[in-house]
Amino acid sequence: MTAFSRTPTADGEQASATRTRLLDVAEQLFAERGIDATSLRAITATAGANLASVNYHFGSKDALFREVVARRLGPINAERLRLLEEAKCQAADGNPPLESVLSAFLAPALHLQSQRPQEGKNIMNLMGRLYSDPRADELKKLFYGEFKEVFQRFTSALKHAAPDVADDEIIWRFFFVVGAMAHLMSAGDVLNHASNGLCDLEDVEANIGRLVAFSAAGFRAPNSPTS
Amino acid sequence: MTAFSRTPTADGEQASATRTRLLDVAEQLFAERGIDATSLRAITATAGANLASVNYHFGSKDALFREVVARRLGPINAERLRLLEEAKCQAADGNPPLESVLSAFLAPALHLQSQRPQEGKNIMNLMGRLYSDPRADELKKLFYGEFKEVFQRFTSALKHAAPDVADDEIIWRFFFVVGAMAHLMSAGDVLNHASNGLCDLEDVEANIGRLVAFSAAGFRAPNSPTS
DNA sequence: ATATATTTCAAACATACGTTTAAATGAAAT
DNA sequence: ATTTCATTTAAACGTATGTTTGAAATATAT
Repeated sequence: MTAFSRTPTADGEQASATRTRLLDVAEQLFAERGIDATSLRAITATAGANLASVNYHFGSKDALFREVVARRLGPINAERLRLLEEAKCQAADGNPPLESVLSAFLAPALHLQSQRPQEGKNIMNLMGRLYSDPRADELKKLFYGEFKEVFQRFTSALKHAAPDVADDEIIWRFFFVVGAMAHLMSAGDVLNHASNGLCDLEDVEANIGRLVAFSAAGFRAPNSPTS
Repeated sequence: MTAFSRTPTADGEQASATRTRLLDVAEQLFAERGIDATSLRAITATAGANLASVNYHFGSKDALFREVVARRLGPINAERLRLLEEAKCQAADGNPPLESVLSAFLAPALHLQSQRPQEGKNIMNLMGRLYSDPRADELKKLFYGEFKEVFQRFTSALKHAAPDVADDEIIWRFFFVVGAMAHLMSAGDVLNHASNGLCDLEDVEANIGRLVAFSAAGFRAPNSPTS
């Protein structure tokens, strides 16, 4: 055990300095250029580490990528569940309104942007892209494994918040909200261009408010006749 | 001119048999595995063509990809504009309701799925991913060049259909709709898994109806206080 | 101080890729 | 039949990639 050269991590593992540096750099480059377009040589050079360091610390490029994702995904989903519980406590009957439920889901992901000026956007972009990435099954497992509990808990809360909406329609609409969120995360910058600067992305809280208002109204739509 | 061995195309160019075969196969493999993960060798082998055929007919892999995209994008956007005009004619004052405008935008893209059983889904998946693909600028130009007129015309129609919504809010909400659509296109299959089969993706018209109803209700939300 | 892990390093490896080339093949026109 | 042009083919080229290796360096523990 090298107890002093390594710093503890959430899951009890240890992380050396170069290890976390590799994670940081890889995250940034994956986000900017895409995963395939980012070589290990680019990562290690930027991180000031040796080419072999990635394989030493992570085993493979793919494993590095999975760890990059997992490092962000866990905390976001944990925060989502925490905020949902918080909203339940504040609600009189334990059933928070649609806006609170949706905000608990959306805010933790969209707050990625505000953590750091430019890097945050890139990270958010990367996470948003995961939803439609045709990558190996192992990533999908990781992604949806982490997501499963969140999905079930929020689906349940949404049902209580919108009791008139049919069960399958709840899931459909939740899916639409996730899509709008992922799009905002991964392609939000084009909104700035397309609107000639009219739409400002800097005010994260305002963005969340807009998406919450839009989504809540969508959830309150009457059931479509076919369902 | 080899007038008989080539069949005419919309833009006046000619297309040999292997050329279109390469386009079809490339589209399918790009969609299934991702663009970088699809080699020219895989494409040409599946198409029963020689490895050099892609560079002969298209010049490069990148040019092939651009042509794969352009071949689908043009007709979809043309159909969007056509349906919008049709809706305007049917409206009494030339201002069709939100539902008609949104349906004109969403239906042509989502109908990709119904053209062919499995391939349609893959193509839709590929198109949905374009929005957040960090690929070369040339692709972005192509994509948003084709999209520009559609964006402006639909933004205008949405303003008339939702006169109480602020100008920037119109664009924001249009953006959310695009996100929900792209997500449905690129990740719709996970909806089937997540809902344990409760949500059925086969009925395309029903899917369009659901997304239109959700989006229209979202558009009718009151302006958020910050805007 | 010595021994023992852990980490770093330069170099090489094997491979898969997009692209190019020049000859062979085929069809259309003269 | 001969020429002309478009297409196909097999082979090779150059390069960038992820990974492995074994030695050097560094830190930790006895």
